[in-house]
Amino acid sequence: MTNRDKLLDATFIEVYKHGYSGASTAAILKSAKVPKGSMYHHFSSKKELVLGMVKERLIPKVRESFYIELHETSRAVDILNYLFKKISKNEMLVKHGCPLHKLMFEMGTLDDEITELCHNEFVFLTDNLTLILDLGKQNAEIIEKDSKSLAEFIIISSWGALSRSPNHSSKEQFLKDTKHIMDYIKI
Amino acid sequence: MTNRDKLLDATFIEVYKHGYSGASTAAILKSAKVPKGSMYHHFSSKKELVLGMVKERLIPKVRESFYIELHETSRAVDILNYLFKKISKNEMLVKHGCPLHKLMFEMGTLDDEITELCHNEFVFLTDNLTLILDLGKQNAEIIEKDSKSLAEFIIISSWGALSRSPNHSSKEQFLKDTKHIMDYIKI
DNA sequence: TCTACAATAGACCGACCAGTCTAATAATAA
DNA sequence: TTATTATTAGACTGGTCGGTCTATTGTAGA
Repeated sequence: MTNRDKLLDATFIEVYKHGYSGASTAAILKSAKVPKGSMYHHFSSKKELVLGMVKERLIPKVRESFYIELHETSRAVDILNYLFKKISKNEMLVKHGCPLHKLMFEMGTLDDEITELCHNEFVFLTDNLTLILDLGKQNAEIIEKDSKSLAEFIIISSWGALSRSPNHSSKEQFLKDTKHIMDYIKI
Repeated sequence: MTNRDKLLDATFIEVYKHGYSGASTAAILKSAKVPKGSMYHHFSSKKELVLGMVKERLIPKVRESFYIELHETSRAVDILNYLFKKISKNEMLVKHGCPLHKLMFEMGTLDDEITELCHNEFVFLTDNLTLILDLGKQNAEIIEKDSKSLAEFIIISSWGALSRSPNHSSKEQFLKDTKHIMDYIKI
């Protein structure tokens, strides 16, 4: 593994744990076992390092949990149940929330570029979910609502459900929350 | 206004804007126009200052938006519509999210005491909302669901709705999100 | 082999961090 | 008045911050 890869991995963990402000370059370098000169060779600043981490680590990871390829034969309700179940099995997500949501929330007041990058991914995820909901409406599985607004609501409320205090969040708790979403959207 | 009060006010703003890690004592002192010795006279550390701010500023402010006294004659649906409307009119909340949610989310990985204090307030708010929903069920205004779970879902998804990127959040957007909640819970 | 550039390595820098210290002043009680 | 305590005031400290600098090493082409 190259030093660049080690840096991106370590940055993901440090920023997820301590936030952007709380993540120090020293801690990232120590955890990655990479010298400082190497980091500033690959990235011009801490911000650029984090931008790279979002593009090459955070977004791919989030898609693993919140994105699913649509097939003509798919059933929308099945897809959603599958996604929620998969998310609920990811202990990291359940305990500490969606890393994209967490970073976007923190950076909202600190940096427009990082915030926008996160927001674009939110749009990508909702666009995908919108297609799934449209399919569900065609199949008469899902209530007749504006699909895009509904998709946004599902993601934003899932993120809310994942952002409870770590000591009081659990797989069961999350599934209870998403049950409300499913009860709402199913016909 | 005493220096202690000035400090708590400034701490609320700085922590809301920059998060706990990003809020420096120097910035707080400058904004409050209070010397350092005065701060460390009233509070033994930055953490104690923030704990005081949560108890004496953040929690009261959050209750203004998310808490409502219950009266026997109240209609649950009216109360919720009123609360959502009031929240939507608070530009600060709509743009930058619920400060309680934001702090709890950040501190989840950093400090148990602050996280717990925030979580306790989440419990307080849900307990209050649970009573309102119970009343709504009695009046046959609201679907038959576990009131506590429903109350938690309403608050957590409202917080999610408020935690969108500031450049893409608006009063209208928030009301669209909460419309889904209302459509779900109303009979 | 020589050349040129990419990457590694870490000492070093000024700025800023939370927190300490001592001194001065205001308020209160005897 | 005097003694005592609460509060204000800010200079100062050791450590950490993001970032710079120079030197060295690895690597690929001529």
